[in-house]
Amino acid sequence: MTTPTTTPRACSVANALEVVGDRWSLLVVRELFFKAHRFNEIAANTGAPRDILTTRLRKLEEVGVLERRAYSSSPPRYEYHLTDAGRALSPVIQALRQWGDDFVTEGPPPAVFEHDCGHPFVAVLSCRACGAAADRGSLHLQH
Amino acid sequence: MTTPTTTPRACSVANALEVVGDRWSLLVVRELFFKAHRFNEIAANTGAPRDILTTRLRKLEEVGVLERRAYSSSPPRYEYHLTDAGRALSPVIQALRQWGDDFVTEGPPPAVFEHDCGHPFVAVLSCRACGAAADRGSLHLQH
DNA sequence: GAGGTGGGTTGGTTCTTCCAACCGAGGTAG
DNA sequence: CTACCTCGGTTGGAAGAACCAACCCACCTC
Repeated sequence: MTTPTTTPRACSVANALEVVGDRWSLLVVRELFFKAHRFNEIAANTGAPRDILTTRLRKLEEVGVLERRAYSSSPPRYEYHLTDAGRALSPVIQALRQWGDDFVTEGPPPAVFEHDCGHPFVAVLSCRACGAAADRGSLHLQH
Repeated sequence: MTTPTTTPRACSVANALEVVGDRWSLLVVRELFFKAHRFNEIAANTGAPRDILTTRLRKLEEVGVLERRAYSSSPPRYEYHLTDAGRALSPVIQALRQWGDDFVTEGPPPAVFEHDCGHPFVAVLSCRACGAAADRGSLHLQH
C-alpha cells in the first residue's frame, strides 16, 4: 500500500469521478432513469441552473453517457437518452440511493423501488463469480 | 412520473450527493479504504489541495462519515478512520470503480481486487431479498 | 543548531457556479 | 395579423469556491 506517490493514485474510481463526479451529472442520469428526457424536465427536477445543465449535457454526450435525439426538426427540439454506458451507471445510482436512505435521508425514503421478485428493493453489492455479498473484508487488492 | 415540480425532486440520491458529491470526498473515502489514514498520504494519493482537503475532512467528520483519532498528543497528530456510515460507502466506491473499469479507464484496470471466493472481483448489484442481479428493467417505482 | 516531518494556515488569483434576463423559431388563441 | 406561450437554449455580471505557493509551529533527528 501507500506506494510513495508524488502523483495521485491511478484509479478507476478517480477516472469515473472525472466524468460523473460533479454536482449535477449523476442527478441528470437519475432523471433519465426516471424517464424525464427533456431539457425543461431535467432542469426542474434536478434544480440545476440552465446554463450549467447545457454544458453538462454536452459533456455527458461527448463522453458517451447519453445521446441527444431530435424529436422535432422544424423548431429543432431534442430529447436526451442514456446509452449503454449511461445505463451501466445504474449500480452507482442505486448504491448512492441506498446509502442516502440508510444514512442521510430523514424519515422514510422518498422513493421505494420494488424488485421483480416482489420485495422492496434493498441494494447489495455482490461478487459476480460466486454471488455472495461483498462484505467488508471479503475483498483484497491483488498485487 | 414527472409530477409537475417547481422544486427539485425529493430523493435519497440527491441527499447522498449533497454529502459526498463533490470532487474530493469520495476519493478521500477511497483512500481510507486503502488504509491511507494520514493527512499527507491522503493529500498525495488524491491530489487534493491541502486547504480543500482540510475543509473536506472536517465536513466528512461532521456528517459522520469518518472520525479523527489522535495518535500523538505532544505534537497533536491525527489519523482519519471510516465510521460505519463511511464503510457503508463501499458499494458506491466499488460501483464507481466497476463503471470506470468498464467504460472510462483505458487498458487494464489499475487495481484488481480479489473476492474471498478466489475470483477477481466483478461488482454486481443485487436484490437483498432474492439475491438475483438487479438488471435494468427489474426495478419499478412503488407508488 | 540545521534540517526534516506532520498537519495544517494564509493570501492572492483564477476558475466555476449561479442567477436573472434575454432570444428566436414556431405554435396557438382571438 | 397580433399577442402570447413553449421549448431549448445563450448572455452578462456578481459571488463563491477552488487552486497554488508560501508560511507556520511543535517536535525530533543528526
